[in-house]
Amino acid sequence: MPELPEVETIRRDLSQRIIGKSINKQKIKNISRRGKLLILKLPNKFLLIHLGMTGQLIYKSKNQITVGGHEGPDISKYTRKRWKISSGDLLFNDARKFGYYKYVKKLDLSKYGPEPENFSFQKSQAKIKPYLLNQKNIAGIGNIYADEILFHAGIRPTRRINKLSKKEKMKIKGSIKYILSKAIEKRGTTFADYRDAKGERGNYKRYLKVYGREDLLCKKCKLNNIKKIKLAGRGTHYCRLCQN
DNA sequence: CCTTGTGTTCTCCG
DNA sequence: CCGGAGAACACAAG
Repeated sequence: MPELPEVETIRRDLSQRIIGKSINKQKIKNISRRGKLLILKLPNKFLLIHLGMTGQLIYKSKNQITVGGHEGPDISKYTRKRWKISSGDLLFNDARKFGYYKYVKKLDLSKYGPEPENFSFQKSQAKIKPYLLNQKNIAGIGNIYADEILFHAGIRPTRRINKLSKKEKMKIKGSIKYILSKAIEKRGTTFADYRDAKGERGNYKRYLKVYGREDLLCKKCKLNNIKKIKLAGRGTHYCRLCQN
């Protein structure tokens, strides 16, 4: 599921390859990101792309496109949009159709909270995991990295913000930066659908410590199996010994 | 049945 | 009674 590290990986790849090129006869001025939203700046409008749960955004230089199935990263029945770029093609694939693209004249990013580097805790009684998933509180974290961040911080996902000590909040802030930057370094996590702008998988999956590891031995304490619960409707993984 | 990002609706509480 | 926070639900489709 494309979260901040995956979208940032795509942003960087695309920046290198299509800035200055033309899309719909308009030059791409730059490519930025807000949370999980990609923003292509054109001369008099913006192209916004959100990948949702299964979206892929793949750039192929001329004559590099191949036809594949849903594993195949190029053109398939899940290709929802094919933009002609002056030097190739930009493909938007999305099997489950949670993603979208749209053109806007004005950017309205008011529904997004701060990027992780500017994050600070607000007063809240919410549980920490749903709090981190709420894009108004902090932009870019999804289900995988929320679990990984809280494991790294040693905090249970069910803890309430107002019950966290100063020290615990500091720890969480550190873990947010640490986990997200590591994941960017490894070009994101591919669980099933995620591909980078070249159609390749991310490499962070093998560094996951809790997500997708239900009933497997905790990699830290090596004493306890990872527990999976449902929290705010989301699968939530943690270690009962390592997280308090 | 499960999965999740986001938007909407519901409920509770001060 | 109102406003807002937070929880619950709805959506899609493999």
